[in-house]
Amino acid sequence: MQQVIFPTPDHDHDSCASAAIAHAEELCAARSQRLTPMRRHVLETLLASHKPLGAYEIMEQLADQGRPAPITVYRALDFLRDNGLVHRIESRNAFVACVHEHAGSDSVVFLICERCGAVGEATGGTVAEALKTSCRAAGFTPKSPVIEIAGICSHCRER
Amino acid sequence: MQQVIFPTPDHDHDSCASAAIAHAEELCAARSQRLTPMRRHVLETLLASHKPLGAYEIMEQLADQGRPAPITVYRALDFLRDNGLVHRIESRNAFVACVHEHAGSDSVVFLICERCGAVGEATGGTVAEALKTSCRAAGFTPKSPVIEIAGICSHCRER
DNA sequence: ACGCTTTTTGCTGCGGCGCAACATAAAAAT
DNA sequence: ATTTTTATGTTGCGCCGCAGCAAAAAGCGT
Repeated sequence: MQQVIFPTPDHDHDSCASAAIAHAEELCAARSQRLTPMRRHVLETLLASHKPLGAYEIMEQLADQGRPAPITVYRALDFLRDNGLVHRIESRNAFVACVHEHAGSDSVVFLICERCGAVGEATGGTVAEALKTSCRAAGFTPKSPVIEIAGICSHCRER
Repeated sequence: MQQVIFPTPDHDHDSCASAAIAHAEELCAARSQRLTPMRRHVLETLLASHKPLGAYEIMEQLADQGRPAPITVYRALDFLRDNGLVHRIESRNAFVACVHEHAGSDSVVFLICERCGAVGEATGGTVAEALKTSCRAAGFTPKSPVIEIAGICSHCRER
């Protein structure tokens, strides 16, 4: 079962963002974790764009409510990542809000458009299987896979 | 066809390194590219360990022959990467010497041992296929895949 | 309501990473 | 030998990421 979510430029962004916030609230409540204003602001900033943002970019977006220090942003990001609400894009030193219901430690493939910068996620499917097979062949026990594909998304390709 | 190369602690490291240097010389000669002393030193430093090294670590290793500036190391790394002799490990901000004959732009899976730090490479195989399938499902045209799996290598596992 | 503990945020500071811009030296080409 | 190209050195700077400590806020028991 394969599922690919790539945010098109014309999708209903407001509802997409508010749904993600709602999900974050539910999840934190269920875990008795606190989605503080700071953490919510950071998450909202990331949700406002489907592009990966650096921690310092997030800082600037939050400048109106009293610019937080870098460490503050990093701590909020740590919290959000621990709870699977945000992913780190290693190849960009940047972060994106997670746009799919996150089932624990299943491996996610990130599709990063070089043109528009949007990041999609592909979950499940044969990639994870193939990786496991590959690792087994080497006697390697995989823990945390990083799979990030730079390329051109369908919408940018048509232009 | 799957091929996995993971450097075991007991492999013949000297011959492995000298073979890689020989390959680099051939390749540069064939392309009329210049494997200068600086570039060779950087490559040798990376070959001396199968672990990913940061640019600044490489600098320190080269301190005896007059410590080069960071930019010098980065330029050598750029050259070596352009010629497929060195890979960048995005999740570590570090670099490793390539240990397999590199056939152009085929996607490589890096296996990074969290215990000993060694990096192996898995080429070809079903992973690339699965990735292509996944991308096609999203209408996404892949360019440069980054696949890095952190885990435990077979040798460390046995201990 | 009060003090106590835990959690979160603010503040200061620092080290690693990566490269731009310009100057110099070395190698190739004519 | 002079010009052109390529590689290296020098200076400097911006981004990334966090440690260590102080202050504030939220939860908790009495």
